[in-house]
Amino acid sequence: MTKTHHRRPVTIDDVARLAGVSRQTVSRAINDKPEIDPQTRDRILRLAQELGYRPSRFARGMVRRDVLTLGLIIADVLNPFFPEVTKGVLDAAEGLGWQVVVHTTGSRHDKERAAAAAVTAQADACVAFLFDPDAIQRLATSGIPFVLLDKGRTPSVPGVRIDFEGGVLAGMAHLVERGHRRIAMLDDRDHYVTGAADTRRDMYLSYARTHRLPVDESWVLPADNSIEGGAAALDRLRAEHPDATAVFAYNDLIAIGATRRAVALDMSVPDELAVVGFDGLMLGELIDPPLTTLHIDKRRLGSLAVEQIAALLATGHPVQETVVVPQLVVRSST
Amino acid sequence: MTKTHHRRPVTIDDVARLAGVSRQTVSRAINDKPEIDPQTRDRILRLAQELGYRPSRFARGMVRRDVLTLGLIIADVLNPFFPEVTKGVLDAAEGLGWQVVVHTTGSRHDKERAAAAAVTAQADACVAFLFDPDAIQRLATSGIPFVLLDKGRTPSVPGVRIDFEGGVLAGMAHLVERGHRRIAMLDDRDHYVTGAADTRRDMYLSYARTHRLPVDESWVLPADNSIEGGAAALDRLRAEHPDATAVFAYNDLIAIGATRRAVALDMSVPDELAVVGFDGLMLGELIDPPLTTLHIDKRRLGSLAVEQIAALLATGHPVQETVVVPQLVVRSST
DNA sequence: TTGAAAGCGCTAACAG
DNA sequence: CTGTTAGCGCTTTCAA
Repeated sequence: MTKTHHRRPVTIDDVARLAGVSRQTVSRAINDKPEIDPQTRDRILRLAQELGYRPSRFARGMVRRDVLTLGLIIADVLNPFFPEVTKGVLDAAEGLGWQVVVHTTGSRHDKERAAAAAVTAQADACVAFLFDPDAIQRLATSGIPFVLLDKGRTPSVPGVRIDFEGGVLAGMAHLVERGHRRIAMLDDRDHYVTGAADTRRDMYLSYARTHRLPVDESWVLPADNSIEGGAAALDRLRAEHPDATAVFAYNDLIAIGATRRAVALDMSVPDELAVVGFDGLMLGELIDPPLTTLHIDKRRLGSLAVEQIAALLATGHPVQETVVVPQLVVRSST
Repeated sequence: MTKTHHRRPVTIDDVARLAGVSRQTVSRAINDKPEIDPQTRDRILRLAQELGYRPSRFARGMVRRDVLTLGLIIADVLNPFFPEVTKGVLDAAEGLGWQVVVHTTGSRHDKERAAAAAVTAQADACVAFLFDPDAIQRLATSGIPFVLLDKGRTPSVPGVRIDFEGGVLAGMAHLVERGHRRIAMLDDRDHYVTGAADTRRDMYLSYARTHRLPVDESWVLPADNSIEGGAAALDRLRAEHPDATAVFAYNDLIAIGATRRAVALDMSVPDELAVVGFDGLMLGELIDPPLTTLHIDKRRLGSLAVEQIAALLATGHPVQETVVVPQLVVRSST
């Protein structure tokens, strides 16, 4: 029985030598080229199999630049927002024959930088959700096509823009229409802390000012980006602004946490507290009461990003900016 | 302004030439080696940056086998089961400095084969959920470390085993304890159709036989692996076995669909119909009524798989089989 | 501290 | 149909 040495992998030359042919012939067999005798091909293939030969992707990559590797950087696979975007990215990438390497950051700046560095070194293009300016900068200047899906901010980097302005406007208008004035906002802590120019918080504040709502910045409460975070934020809201009648949440996860907490505290939703989310997660339809939200087509977001990469790759210039518009979906939480 | 030709990427030789040094010196600068004059290093680094030089990962890979690429094959990112496993895999992989390429198959055999082929060609190791025997075979004989997470079946491939036998037993016993005898099973259609030796269905049947439950194979209904699938299956169950008092579902998604449909039909859950799921998704806690389920530690599943790969890589031999045991979590659906 | 030579494993292009 | 030659872009010797 032919045992291979454990460490040194089998190369094309090994196969060639043992088959008594040139390495070129082995190459032809492996790559199923027509110009080869079917018999020798079979023989070589069998031998290669037997030896456990696998062509080195590096050596191949050097001579043929065919498979494209796309880096995808997201915050957290457990936040259902990201799997949906990922679905869009993976499907689009698969259609193009690209492979996708996924990195998660937990929204932590150090991990964002690490992911950016890894992608820069190992991928040919990148689609990312990123906060850290250094990480963004690094990718933007790395020379590889790069599309930011930063859910709102629009630096001088190509990306798919989500129309948060329109979304917040629609959500707030909906609440006001329902008679609410004392509307609080539960913001994502990460955005809150970095003081990033987050459109959702800004738009909330600006809407409140324009419409002379009786609220100020103290009505914006930071929440961990999770169901538990939303619940905790609701507790704080009850302590700090017990007279709030409605909540506009950074996203569905936070909204759901707040809703559940409110219900658990025997508050009636929407009568005593109305809640609006943002994202349109499937989750929102399943809970009780079902969540009113601004629905984003997340799969489309992902596939559009890949399309932009493809355009970037083909033309060298970003295509015209694409916008995804959130749709207000009214359910029973308002 | 120095413009690079659009197509031909900048190489280390380009940088060397323009810097007036040997390519070796550039290499030293890029890789931050000590044996280089700090001044020249800075100069080279600046120039490299300016030229947009990025070391080719292929050329690097040829001479240093450092970054390890792990292929992860899952069925569907949108099924919340998989993001959790993925989380475990990504975290463990990150800890080891590995990068992860993700493939999804939608449980379709052709896509499973394609994913297996892609991984074989492009990755150094693989963790996968796979049904198709060819795909499994291909990966198993590919020569790369391979761990199957097939959620139950145990071919002669290393993997983390989920103790489905124990899980089904616990779930069925729980229902019987609650007084149920006419218990139906909502099986995953993919398993059902392929007639794969799926432990859940088999164990259900065997349990029913042993305990002389008044059910037979017609009480196993196929369902699409989704909430809608569970709902549709419940409709069929109502038509075919209206006297069923309990449902044991293939997984939480199907269980949740069945539960919601039952509630929508004004059946009381658990009084008129008790439901047990399998997986322990977060989702199950959020719906009304909260779902009784067999909870699997999915993140652990993922991290254990990576550990097995690491062991395989280090020793060449699979470690002793690892088992993840589902825990019965009783909530209000039973 | 720097450079020259050699080679990683593979395929494209050209001979035969 | 098969073999030879060249070279992909990089790092690792080894010399200077």
